[in-house]
Amino acid sequence: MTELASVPVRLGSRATSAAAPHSLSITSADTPVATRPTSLPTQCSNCHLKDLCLPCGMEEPDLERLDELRFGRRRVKAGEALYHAGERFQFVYAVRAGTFKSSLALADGREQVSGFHMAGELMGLDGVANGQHASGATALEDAEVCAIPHAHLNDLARSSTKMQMVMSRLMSREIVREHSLMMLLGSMNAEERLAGFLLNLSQRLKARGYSSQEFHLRMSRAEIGSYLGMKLETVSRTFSAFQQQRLLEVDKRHIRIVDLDGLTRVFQPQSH
Amino acid sequence: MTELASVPVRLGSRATSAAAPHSLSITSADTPVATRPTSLPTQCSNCHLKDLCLPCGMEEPDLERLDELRFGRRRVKAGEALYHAGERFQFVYAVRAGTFKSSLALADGREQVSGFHMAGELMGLDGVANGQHASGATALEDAEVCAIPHAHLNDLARSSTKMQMVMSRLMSREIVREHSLMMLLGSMNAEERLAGFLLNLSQRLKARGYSSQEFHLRMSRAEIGSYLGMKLETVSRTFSAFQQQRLLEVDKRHIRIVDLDGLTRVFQPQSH
DNA sequence: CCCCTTGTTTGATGCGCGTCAACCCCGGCC
DNA sequence: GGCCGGGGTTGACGCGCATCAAACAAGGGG
Repeated sequence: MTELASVPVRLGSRATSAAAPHSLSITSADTPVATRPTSLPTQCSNCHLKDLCLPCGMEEPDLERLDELRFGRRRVKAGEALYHAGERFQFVYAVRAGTFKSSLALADGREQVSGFHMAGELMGLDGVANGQHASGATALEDAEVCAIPHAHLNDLARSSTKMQMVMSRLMSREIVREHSLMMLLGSMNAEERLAGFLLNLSQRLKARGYSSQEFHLRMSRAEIGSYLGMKLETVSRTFSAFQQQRLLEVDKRHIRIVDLDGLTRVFQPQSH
Repeated sequence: MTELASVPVRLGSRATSAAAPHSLSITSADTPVATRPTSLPTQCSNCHLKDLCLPCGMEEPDLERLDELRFGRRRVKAGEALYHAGERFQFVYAVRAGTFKSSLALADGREQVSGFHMAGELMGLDGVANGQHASGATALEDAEVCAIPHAHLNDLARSSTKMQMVMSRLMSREIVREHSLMMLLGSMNAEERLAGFLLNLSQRLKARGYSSQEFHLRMSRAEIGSYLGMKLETVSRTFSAFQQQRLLEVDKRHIRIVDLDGLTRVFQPQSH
């Protein structure tokens, strides 16, 4: 019912104008928002993100089962928190539009960014462990998410083998993702880290139909630094260094990758 | 059927040939051993590790279901690999005895240790994502594991709500664990890192009934360093510094925590 | 037994990155 | 318009840790 949604309008075009807020819009422009978790029977099988998001890898019979999931959407303005660390865990969130950072706070007040999330990516899976969110999520620009009740997800997984596989695969993927970040933090220098970060971003943007060579960073130097385990000044200096080495063109948050191979070589220095 | 099992017989001997394909068998207790994973119907409900391991948190009705799992054990000698990064993922391993490290290799040959695992802890969950192990596991001392076929685990999860919860919780716990390591790597100095490492070790040993104040390190300085993102010389120096500060007594790999509060304070420096 | 290897400690030195600070740009607001 | 605050860049300087090197202990094999 209400086949609103669907229309994966224009999204593509925006790839260029990296600055444009890919915030609002998206589907149902007409909902009389104001409510928090807007209750639209959103359907995964029609979603334009279905190849990136939860349904990724599912085929028709199972895919339809996914539509049994009833969940709402929620808009989050730039700078607002979607959830906080320590909050009760109830929902897994799928990013529909916009970008998020997830972060945890150290005892002494410092903040550590543990990830950036874009369209089609899931957030909150670290809450399963203890029933409360281990990290918080904050929108870096106006954003929208699907708020999927974790209990429903479990029900569904129980009834569908494929669904169960998908879920555990998603969690495992998160583990692998963190592995590579650990490697980066544990054994790479500033240039390697930033190169790795940019290459990763570039790939993810490409997978979403945006340009992989030219894009707009949604996060500040300080946030990048926190994520990569370095200070914002070092991030800035490393950007400048890359520019001097003709690997990038940088203008504030606008990035153009000039020499992809070169950047890859910085990230993975050949041995011997 | 065929309760032969139990007898944790000798097959230890064979563990040596790490290269051996741990492919075949599992289950069917009657296999004319000589095959790798020895087929003993090990039962979770009787295991002395049941409060730490897979069954953790499960009550009687569900706990019995767990015994439907048929899996073999496998011995691994010190220094041998249980599995390698890139190998096909088939089993989840539970440590019965001994200690393991898991690690991944960088392109240029460097190694990054991503975790240490002791009795009751699971290894290999990062393989679910892509069907192959993302990291390898190596025994730091003679060890024994249960090799649990991942497919069986999935079957069981489908039939038992509780089991499903336990599995996803275990994976989530792994995510959370890596979170805290990321924090450590991303925003702490050498003393904070080593203090955090020791406190973590101390807690886990305590949970297993060992002394939390005095223990023997199973890993080398180099492995600790790799795990914590610092060089072995720095690890050694930091140990010496802690000794001078009367926080520890160190003799090679033998550690005695003299001032637990002090060590905790190093780990979590007060703000302001 | 000696030799060789592996792990550990400790010192000397230097570099990478953190720290502190100045300055610019830009957007928002009175 | 001027003011202000946040984000970014750049320079000067110093500390923390890596690097290189030497020496020692322990264990294993001939």
